[in-house]
Amino acid sequence: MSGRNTFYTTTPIYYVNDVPHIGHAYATLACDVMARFKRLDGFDVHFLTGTDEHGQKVEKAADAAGMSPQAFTDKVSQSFRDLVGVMNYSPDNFIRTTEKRHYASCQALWEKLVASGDIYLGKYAGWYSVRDEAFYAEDETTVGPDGKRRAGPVNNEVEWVEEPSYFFKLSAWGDRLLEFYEKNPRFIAPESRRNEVISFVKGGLQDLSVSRTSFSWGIPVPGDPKHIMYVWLDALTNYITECGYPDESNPLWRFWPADVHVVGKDIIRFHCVYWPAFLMSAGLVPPKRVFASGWWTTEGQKISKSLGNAIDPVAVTQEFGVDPVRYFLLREVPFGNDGDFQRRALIGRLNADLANAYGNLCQRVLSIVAKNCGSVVPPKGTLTDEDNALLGRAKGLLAAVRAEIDEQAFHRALIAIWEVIADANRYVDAQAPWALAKTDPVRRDTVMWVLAETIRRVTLLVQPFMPESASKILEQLAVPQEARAYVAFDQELVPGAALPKPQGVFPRYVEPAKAAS
RNA sequence: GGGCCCGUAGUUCAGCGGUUAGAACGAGCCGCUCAUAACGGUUAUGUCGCAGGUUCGAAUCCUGCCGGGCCUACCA
Repeated sequence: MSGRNTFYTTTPIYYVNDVPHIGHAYATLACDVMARFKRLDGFDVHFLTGTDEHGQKVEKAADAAGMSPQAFTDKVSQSFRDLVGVMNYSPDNFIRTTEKRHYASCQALWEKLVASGDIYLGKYAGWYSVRDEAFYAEDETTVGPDGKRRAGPVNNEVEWVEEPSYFFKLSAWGDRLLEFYEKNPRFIAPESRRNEVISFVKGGLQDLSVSRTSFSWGIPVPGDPKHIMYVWLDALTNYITECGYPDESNPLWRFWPADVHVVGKDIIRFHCVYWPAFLMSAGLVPPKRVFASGWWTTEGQKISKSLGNAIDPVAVTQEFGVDPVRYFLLREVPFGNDGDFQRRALIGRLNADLANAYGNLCQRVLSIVAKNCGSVVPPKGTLTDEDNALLGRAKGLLAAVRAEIDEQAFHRALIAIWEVIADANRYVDAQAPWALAKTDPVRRDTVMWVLAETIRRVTLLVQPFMPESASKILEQLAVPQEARAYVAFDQELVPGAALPKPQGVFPRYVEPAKAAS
């Protein structure tokens, strides 16, 4: 294989009972930025996203739609696949849990768990609400004056249900999990999630029911096909299915263990408790890190179906452009926190950070070069302390951004880049190249070279966040495709290279005039 | 009930024991004119949720209270 370092990142696989909204877009975006950064940084990268297509809910939704489950999931899965294009993601593959190879992988994993003695046949019993399709613990139920037992958000009637089920001996894994967390402090991020998971495990683990007989849309248990595997066992396994499991000679197996699973904060437990337990039981290494992203609200309100206030990625990107939306999502909120999607804040970021600070910097520099330096990279003369100060900060950016990306601190990476952009704008004013044009054109050329070179470095680092816009700017600097990876970070602009006519990349957003009514 | 986060300028946040509490955006004023009415400089605003305590010294540590959010397992 390649001798390069590998980097494997995954999104949650999205459950096909929902249409994609900004929350889905967000988790995948984080992975996309990491994947793009690591590719540019010379890593052998694999970036996986996909859909989770089994389970009772899907079976019922398909039935209600008068479709076969397969036809139904084909349809809904496509809307998530379309999001890849809408948001300009760069996954290496889009996995579906209905793929044949995934059945084989899950069944192989199951057999490993059996061989380890961690699976046994028992009986799953509990108070079940048909309306909610959920089991409730005894203390979650109440008996009303009519003698009927009820539970759940709308207090639906529950009945005692018993069904045979296979169990995973999770109860035996508590100490080993705690030891694993202890030895791998980076395994769960952010910190508060780590605390939650540890306290959950310390509270004692019960065995986990890992098969159902109440529906059939799923992966049959080997040797007992009446039983369908618990959807989470099925879903989590996608991450190793992709690497070829159980065939460890598959070339993609080099990517396991994954470097970062990005997940929503609601599914942290499945990824941080069940998943490492399954893997260790099967003799596999758990992933290196699970990062829980927060939730987005809309203009201060929770996203809810009844309010219909979910942000549609297609609509926002059409209105504001893909790159500004990508920038906003990662800059506005520290990754791991909850965020509020405010239209006003998005416009503020677009205008202040992109159009004014960065876009205008490129424009003012490139138009001087075009008008006064003959549309070529200007000659680099003797550098002053001011020149070296600015260039030095631009050079330092790669290491700084790399460190932030490795912590999934995307907002801090962007802050670091934008500090250099602000420095560059200050430098333009301090050097006043328009005045130098009359007094010292040689010095003016050097100033313009320093600026162009600074924009080159900044833009190389902007690439993972805003690929399309960065590419346009690099074209205007005549940086060839092969000089855009970080191995070429120190490959300075060569004076004399011809430059195309500059063009604005981030137009200001002006609220359209209200139509007369 | 138990546990974990959080509450700092209009807004988003940084600071997490030590000089007059910071940044960005937004607002005012000044400058510049290369540029996307962009850029730079500058000013202003805060009982650092409340009340106690520890300390020579607390936004920063401890306790209590108030307010917000999350976790507390088998729908995913």
